[in-house]
Amino acid sequence: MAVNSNLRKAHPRTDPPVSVVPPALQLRPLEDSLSISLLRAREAVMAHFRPQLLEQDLSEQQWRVIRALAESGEVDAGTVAQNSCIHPASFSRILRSLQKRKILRTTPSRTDSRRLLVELAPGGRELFDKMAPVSESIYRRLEEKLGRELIADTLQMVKKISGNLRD
Amino acid sequence: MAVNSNLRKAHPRTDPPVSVVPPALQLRPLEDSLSISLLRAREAVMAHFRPQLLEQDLSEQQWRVIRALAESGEVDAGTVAQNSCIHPASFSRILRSLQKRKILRTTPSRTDSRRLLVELAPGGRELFDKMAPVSESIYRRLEEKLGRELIADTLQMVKKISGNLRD
DNA sequence: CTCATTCCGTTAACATGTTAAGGTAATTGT
DNA sequence: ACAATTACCTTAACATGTTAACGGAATGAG
Repeated sequence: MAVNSNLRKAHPRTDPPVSVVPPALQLRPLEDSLSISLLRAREAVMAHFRPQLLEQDLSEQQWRVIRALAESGEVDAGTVAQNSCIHPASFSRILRSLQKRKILRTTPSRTDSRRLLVELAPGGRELFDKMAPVSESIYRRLEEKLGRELIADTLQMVKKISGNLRD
Repeated sequence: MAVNSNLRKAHPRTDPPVSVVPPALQLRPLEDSLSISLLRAREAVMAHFRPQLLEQDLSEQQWRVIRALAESGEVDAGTVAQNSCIHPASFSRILRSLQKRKILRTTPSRTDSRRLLVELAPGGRELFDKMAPVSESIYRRLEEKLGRELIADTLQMVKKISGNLRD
């Protein structure tokens, strides 16, 4: 535990505080905070995709759900939430709104009545098919700007981080 | 990871669609999406800091604001928002709530009445001094788990990404 | 000087993030 | 069989993310 190496208790009232560090404790600068740097990078990347999403009146999260379902096919709600990196409570609301828009479709599981199976409705598949190529082209522009190697290396590292912390 | 090995599309009952690509367009798998991978990594990292924040009844964003001000001293609202990676509209609300809690303090600028100068109030400095060492210790535990090198390399790369896209 | 423009911060409105609590269904232990 | 536990999803409540619009204050062009 002993984390506090900054407990330089001032000498009790005797000496000139020549080497006394001012009371303002320091913390790793924001620049070097891993979580914040990841946030900034994600924000910088997403900025390039927002116009397309706005055009289709989709939020980032809704698009993640659509992509996840296009990739997985029909799966239960909890799995979609996990795959699309959305909190189950949030997903519950997103599910309702995308269902109203005929983008998703649900079926209660016959083998386990707790589970709710979710899949893309025809309209959702159509939307995905329309957006996927545009999304890919934006991604390719990013690759040109950043370099394929930087992206690949970053991907590998952040995946390693997620993986190593999953326990 | 997900357990989806159940994507065994049935044969379409007519001909072997040997070279025919099905109408379902493909998109880079979620696993390889840069923005999502960054999101997952950030989530994995932040999970380790949440207990401390919860203990002090601070949100991630509020803590970012406090850190930014501890680092910068008194600056205008817009700069704090940018430094702490928070939308100006969100910052406006956070400012109000942290002011109520005597953590922040504001002064209208005398040279430009549009600007609002923000700084840590004594209570905010106290809170920062209490939390900083704990935060550092959590960070060091992460370093042990992930390796100092992986963190440093990742930091360098995501910074490069943010930098290269800032134009 | 006047007017249009730009800048800074705020507010509104809606979607999402986050925690907690609840309801129903499956599972476990006895 | 029964009760306790766990699992899946939903809802509620509040904070934040995001876009748009607004109002006051500086700036710039005429």
